[in-house]
Amino acid sequence: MAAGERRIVTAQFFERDPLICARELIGTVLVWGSCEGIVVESEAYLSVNDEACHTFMRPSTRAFLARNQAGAAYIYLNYGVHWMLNVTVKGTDEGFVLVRAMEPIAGFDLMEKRRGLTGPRQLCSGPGKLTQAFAITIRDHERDLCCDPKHCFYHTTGMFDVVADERIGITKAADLPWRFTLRGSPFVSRPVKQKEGAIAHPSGVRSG
DNA sequence: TTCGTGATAGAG
DNA sequence: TCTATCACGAAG
Repeated sequence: MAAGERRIVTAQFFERDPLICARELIGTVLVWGSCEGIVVESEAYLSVNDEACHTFMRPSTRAFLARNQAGAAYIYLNYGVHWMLNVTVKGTDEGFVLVRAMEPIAGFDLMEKRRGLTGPRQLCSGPGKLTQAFAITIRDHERDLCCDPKHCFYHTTGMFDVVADERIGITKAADLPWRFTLRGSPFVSRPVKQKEGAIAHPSGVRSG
């Protein structure tokens, strides 16, 4: 990729397993109108054998997955307050990638205004925070995130050291290491849980 | 630590 | 209808 060139993350990217997509989404840039941020935290949810995934309990989510393509936005309201941004994944395994935190890189004034605070650290350091900063709502539900250059992910150059960790804020299947963060990033929603004696593998749970 | 908030689903 | 359950965030 030439310097300065921007390459959209295509639907093909999301036609792989959710774990792979979640890990490789770290380091991409989400562009949303005039706002941009580097994805530093994500989580994978599988449509089968994952009790924490909405498909486990919600027929409406199973219907959503059936009628939408890979790369479609799955957005819902949590706790009556916060919008959550997920990307539909359809590989051998199907599911979603939850975008949990970003390092903001453009549109600071707008984001600070929407969030009602100043300073970059807390603008997008959580799934509810980033949707507020980017003004992502239910209007964007089912949006194709792989075609509009103003509402998509972009690849970036460089290597990203990714840590696999347990998912946050769930009660079911909470032990699975399906949360991915950019190692050492101060923009994540919560610090990586360090298990005593554990050796974090830099490339996550799979080598692919 | 506690509490607001509303969509969704399942029970009665 | 009613109730439980949340992939959260801010205040205290």
